Amino acid sequence: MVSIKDIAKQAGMSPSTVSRVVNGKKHVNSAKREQILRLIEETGYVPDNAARSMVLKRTFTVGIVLADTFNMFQRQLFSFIERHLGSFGYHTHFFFVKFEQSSEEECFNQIKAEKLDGIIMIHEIQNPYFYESVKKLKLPMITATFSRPDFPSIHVCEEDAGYDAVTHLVNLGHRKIKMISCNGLSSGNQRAEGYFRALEAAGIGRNADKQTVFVRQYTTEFGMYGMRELLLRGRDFSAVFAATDELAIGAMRVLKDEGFRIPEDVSVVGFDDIDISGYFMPRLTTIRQPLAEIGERTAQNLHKYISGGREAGMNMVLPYKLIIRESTCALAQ
Amino acid sequence: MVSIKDIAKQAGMSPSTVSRVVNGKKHVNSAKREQILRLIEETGYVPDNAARSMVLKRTFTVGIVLADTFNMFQRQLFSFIERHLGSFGYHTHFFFVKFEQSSEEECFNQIKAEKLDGIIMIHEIQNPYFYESVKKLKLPMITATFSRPDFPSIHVCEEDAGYDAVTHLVNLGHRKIKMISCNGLSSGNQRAEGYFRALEAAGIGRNADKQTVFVRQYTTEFGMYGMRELLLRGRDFSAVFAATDELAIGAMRVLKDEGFRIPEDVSVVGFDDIDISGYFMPRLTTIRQPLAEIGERTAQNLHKYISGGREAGMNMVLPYKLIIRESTCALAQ
DNA sequence: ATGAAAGCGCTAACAT
DNA sequence: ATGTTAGCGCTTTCAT
Repeated sequence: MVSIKDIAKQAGMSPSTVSRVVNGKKHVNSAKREQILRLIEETGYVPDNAARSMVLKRTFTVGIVLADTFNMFQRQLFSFIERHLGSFGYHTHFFFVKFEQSSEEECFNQIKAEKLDGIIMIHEIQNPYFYESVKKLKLPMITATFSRPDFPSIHVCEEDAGYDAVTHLVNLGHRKIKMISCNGLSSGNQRAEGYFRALEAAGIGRNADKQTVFVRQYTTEFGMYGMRELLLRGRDFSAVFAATDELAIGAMRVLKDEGFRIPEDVSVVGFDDIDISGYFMPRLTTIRQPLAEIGERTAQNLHKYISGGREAGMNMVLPYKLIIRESTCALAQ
Repeated sequence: MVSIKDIAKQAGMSPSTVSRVVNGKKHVNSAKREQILRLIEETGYVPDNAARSMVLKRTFTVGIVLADTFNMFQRQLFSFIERHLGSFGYHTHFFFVKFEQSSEEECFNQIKAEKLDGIIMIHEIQNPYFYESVKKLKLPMITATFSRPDFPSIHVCEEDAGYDAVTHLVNLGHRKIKMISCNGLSSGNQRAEGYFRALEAAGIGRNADKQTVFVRQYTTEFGMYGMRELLLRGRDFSAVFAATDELAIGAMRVLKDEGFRIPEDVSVVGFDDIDISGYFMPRLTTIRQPLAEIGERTAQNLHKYISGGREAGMNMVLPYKLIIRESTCALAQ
């Protein structure tokens, strides 16, 4: 492997000069710069990251905290984030965490052990202690698709989006609207809050115990659990708002198996607009999160934060969009 | 950050001794070993990877080559691989490659520039030159879900699986069976080969031009293209075998939109058994690849290859399974 | 069994 | 503008 010394020797200069050229510093004679550049090209020299890391005290790797379930939404989002992270030269280290106290603690310990440049959370750890500890570490951290005080975050306004989704149902004439959401995640609560606000705006009473069911994970399987629970309570509803497309898909699966037609008997609205939603049968009405942009901004923002300090990593609220497809229709008279 | 010297100083010993303990070497007095271990525990000392890398000449990072489309199947597989890679202490570097000569070359150049410990391919690069070049680099490489001579690989027997999928259709009474597959990927060709073999075994003539359509990518969108092409050629078929679940989903979408009932009018079989397939409407009959196991073996095998040499990284052919669900039924008389 | 010393490839003062 | 030097944290001969 060709090193900086080899280049220096061949050019008849010192390693420092080569280093300056490689790092695009000033104070280098342009003729010499040219020559070195040519040499680098010829030899295929690439600086050794480990050596740079050691002196720069940077590892060029960022951690990504994901839910252990790694659902479709997260996989899609991750894929966008990853592309951009790569373009800034970062490697990735994954932390899969379960919905358990012990797993969250374990995650923190690992994070502490690794020497990361920064960390991206696309899963919301519940324990507040986690966030305080990260803050003490002074480790640049950014949250995507949810927000936490004290950390930059990239997300949409969940509550407003929930409100719009449910208002769409209300405008279609629905009054008996149920919701399936998720426990312990702020997005689950905020989307539910939007749901209640829309209900109230429509003059429909709020009765959380009867109207909503909160499950433990944003997965198709838990969507099925949620729907079964709703069905067990009674069949007097004409619409369901699921906090997530995956929840919606699980719910629709149960509805279908129980003989309901969608949307004729029950309208369903999801949230996220994951890949499959536009192909599903019926195509799912949902709130679209701008995944590509969230991914790009997250990576960009973390990079700025790492290289420019806390102020550089800003908070961003991106626009969402209600996508009306086949899973919702006007309430039959 | 606490370093090996700090530990040594506190223990009143030399860094060498601490290093020996950390790396589990012999020739260390067990009392001293105990003491050092305790100190490490107390201080939370973790060896610096960059420093180790430099002297060991290993980066602890492995590359993963993926299709630029990063479809659902790949995302699922990747997620399994990643977990196991992490458990061996590897970080990850991603290479997204397009179906283009230039992108494949670019990928190779990047791989060469990075100093990786090894590389996992879950996307099949077409240019044979790529594989030769990697061989010359002596970079441990392993392929998953497809195979290449000279490299260890983990996969199922694609051709047999294709044969079984189509034979299932034949047993249901179908004779007019079309196939949608993918160009330039060995899995696409092998699955098609199984399809032809099953047709021939059933005494149905082979006529590739009429029976099959080859698209460019394993995505839902291309599944739609493929189905439209088939429909344009005529509507005299009662079953379709798609080389991939995503292709099948796209195909079903078009079929549905054109007024066909699945499976009453057209039976559909997919391949892979991705997450969504068991929830889709109708639930998709498909060939299940043992994704979790493929992921685990791939990571394990690469690790063995890296640390034990070429012989340690073996070839593995894993069993697949035909999963019969709702998208196929007997041909109406 | 243990320690001293060299060196991995790079960058950043510092000196010129 | 350029070179010299030290040092980042670790492992590994080589002595002892």
